[in-house]
Amino acid sequence: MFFLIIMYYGVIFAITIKQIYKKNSIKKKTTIKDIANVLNISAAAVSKALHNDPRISDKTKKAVKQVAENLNYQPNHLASALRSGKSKLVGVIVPRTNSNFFSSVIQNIEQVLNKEGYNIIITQSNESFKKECECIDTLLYTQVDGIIASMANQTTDLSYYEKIKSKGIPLILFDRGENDLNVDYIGIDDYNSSQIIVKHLIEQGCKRIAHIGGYKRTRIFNNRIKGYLDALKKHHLPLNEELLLECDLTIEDGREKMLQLLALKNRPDAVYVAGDYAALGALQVLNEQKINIPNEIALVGFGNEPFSSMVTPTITSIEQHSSEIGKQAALSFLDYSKKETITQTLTKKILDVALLVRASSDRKNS
Amino acid sequence: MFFLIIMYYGVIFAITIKQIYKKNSIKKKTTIKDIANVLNISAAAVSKALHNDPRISDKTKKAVKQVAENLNYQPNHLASALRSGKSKLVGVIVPRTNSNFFSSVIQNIEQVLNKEGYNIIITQSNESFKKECECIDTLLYTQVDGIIASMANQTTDLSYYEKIKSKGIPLILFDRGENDLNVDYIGIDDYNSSQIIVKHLIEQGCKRIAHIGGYKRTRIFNNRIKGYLDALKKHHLPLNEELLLECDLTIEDGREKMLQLLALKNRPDAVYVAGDYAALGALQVLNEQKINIPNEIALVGFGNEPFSSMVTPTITSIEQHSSEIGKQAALSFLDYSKKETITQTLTKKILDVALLVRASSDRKNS
DNA sequence: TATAGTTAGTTAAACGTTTAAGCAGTTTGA
DNA sequence: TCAAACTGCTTAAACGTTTAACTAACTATA
Repeated sequence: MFFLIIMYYGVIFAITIKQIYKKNSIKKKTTIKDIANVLNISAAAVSKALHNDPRISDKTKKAVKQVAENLNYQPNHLASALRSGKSKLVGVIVPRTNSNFFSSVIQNIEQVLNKEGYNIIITQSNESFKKECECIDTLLYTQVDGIIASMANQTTDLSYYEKIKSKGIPLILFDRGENDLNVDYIGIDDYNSSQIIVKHLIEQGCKRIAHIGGYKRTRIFNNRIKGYLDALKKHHLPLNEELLLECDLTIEDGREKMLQLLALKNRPDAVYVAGDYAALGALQVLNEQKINIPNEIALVGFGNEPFSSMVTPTITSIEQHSSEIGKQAALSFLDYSKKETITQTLTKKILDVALLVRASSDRKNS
Repeated sequence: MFFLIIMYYGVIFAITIKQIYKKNSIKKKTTIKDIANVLNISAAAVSKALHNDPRISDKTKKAVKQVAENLNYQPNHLASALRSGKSKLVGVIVPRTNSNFFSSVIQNIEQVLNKEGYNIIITQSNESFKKECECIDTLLYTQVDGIIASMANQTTDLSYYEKIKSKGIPLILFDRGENDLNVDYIGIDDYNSSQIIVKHLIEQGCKRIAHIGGYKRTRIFNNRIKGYLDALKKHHLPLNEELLLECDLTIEDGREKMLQLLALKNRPDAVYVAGDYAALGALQVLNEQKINIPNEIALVGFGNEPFSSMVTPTITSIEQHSSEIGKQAALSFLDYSKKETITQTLTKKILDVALLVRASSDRKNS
């Protein structure tokens, strides 16, 4: 055994301990042929026995399964998928996995699909259109039986998604979905969510409600903006252009846009931010400037990321029921995959949200 | 088109809009045979042309690639993997994806492996031994070329991991790795990390340093405990059994153990928590009880989860350089996969950490 | 000018399954 | 009693590639 320092860059310092050892003598993997040889029957009979085909006797089935067990037989997915034309794999494309929303959706997709014998391949677009195209190519290459995706912010060109459809592979979109594609979609009612938030803020006595939103080109953010504007109208509050801002909804964007709002001659008394990360940025600015939340300015976020209930003050937010979105997306796929008919139903599932009122907008308990 | 209310349970309310439309007439996927037919050459020639085999003329190569493009050819991974015995897929097993640490590791594994033509399949064990075994079976079934894993907390029986090794499939462990398995491992120096933390707290003037740790049976937590104890000894601080607690390091555990520490006749003046989630729980309790952080009790976490810099006060924590861990894990796999020799080197890479001093333990700036 | 070497392919088998079709031998039924 | 039906298999082809081995047609060499 010897020690070896292999690198030193920045703060990272690694020690590698190397040991020479014999590579395992790799046993050739057992196949159905091996099982067939042991029992002196045909490989086809083994295959059928393992699939509980009624045309095989119970006696033979038992024997096959016993031998399979003994030989540590592991079916070869590649071969069966190639032959049957079904890979039993479903591709998932998300902008990123490290948001609670997406990882929760993924977890639930997996749960539902695993029960039906499917496994999932997760790919990340990192909000980049180019990467998203690569993800789609990867998944098509892997011969997935279906794709469940939430589009990258950047994406406007849908030709890659059309490619999926044109190959006859079921495509289900969630959260960020484009209407024009005519595919199954699972999401929430963004328009209505905005209405709920604005109503809540008005009930708290707010009169000048600002909105830090996402870009209009993304449908969900556009809907939130529309809902915000219509709610103001409905409650006879004046619309004010300077109170409506668009950005990418990162923490930094939230800080920047909040500062912009604070610089106004006539400051808002409430800010509805279309994403929790940006809401956090806004909160940091408000805290730094010692502005009382919620009495001076009330704050509402969107998405109920875990940290929204961890920061001080806790941030009122919209819970999107990510687990249900995941479940429904998976169910949509299963629905689709079971049908063999020439016509297919297009399903759009819209789930209701829940407003979680927390300290950042709860004037009555502050 | 018709509207249909499909469910109503709890707060979730979904509307399904159904549309009947014609299923796409599924074009049969193009294969190399189709390309061969167009050009009147053999399928083998097409395959070679696509792989830039030197025995094929540039002219033919160009023609093949052109036709492939025109016919929208997508290679069939199942067939090539089956034939070549290499699936170009690498399995990843993590306890969960919704921690920043793991999702960052995954992202970097993916980045490195994608460049080499590999794709990854992510599976989650949810900290359950049973689920972990299922993950392994799934991955073996999918014929992955290698497995990169971080073990579930629960796991003590290593026979499933032995199964991977016995099939000759490269196995690389990170973060939570068992020494006895004799496989490549990437991790940090937990022992030293504890020493760094204790030293920092002593420099802040702390004299009664408590440790809310993970369970000793998990190697990394055991090492953190050992490091903590040895550091106390080294700085001539008395060891005190009541200041050393073990738990699962959830938020709730953190709350509970912090309350336990506060109930002591002789309270600690610093608490080092072996995980950020538990540290957050501890912080909540301290805030609720209006205990001054860091002057009355200083707090240090572990893992640098994003929220540790978002809460009030911000929590001092250990950055594990997750991106580097991911990169190194991927590189270890690539290293392994390239070698065909009968002997193999066993590599353990230990990365250094960084202590990020924040408000929760920074007495000088408070 | 025979021989070896190179070029640019072709042929056919193989990877491990699944599955349609076939076929003995037995059982059933009118 | 004999056709029909059933039982429990076997045979062989197929899924889409890759690849070892072969070949035909040139080209270079001695």
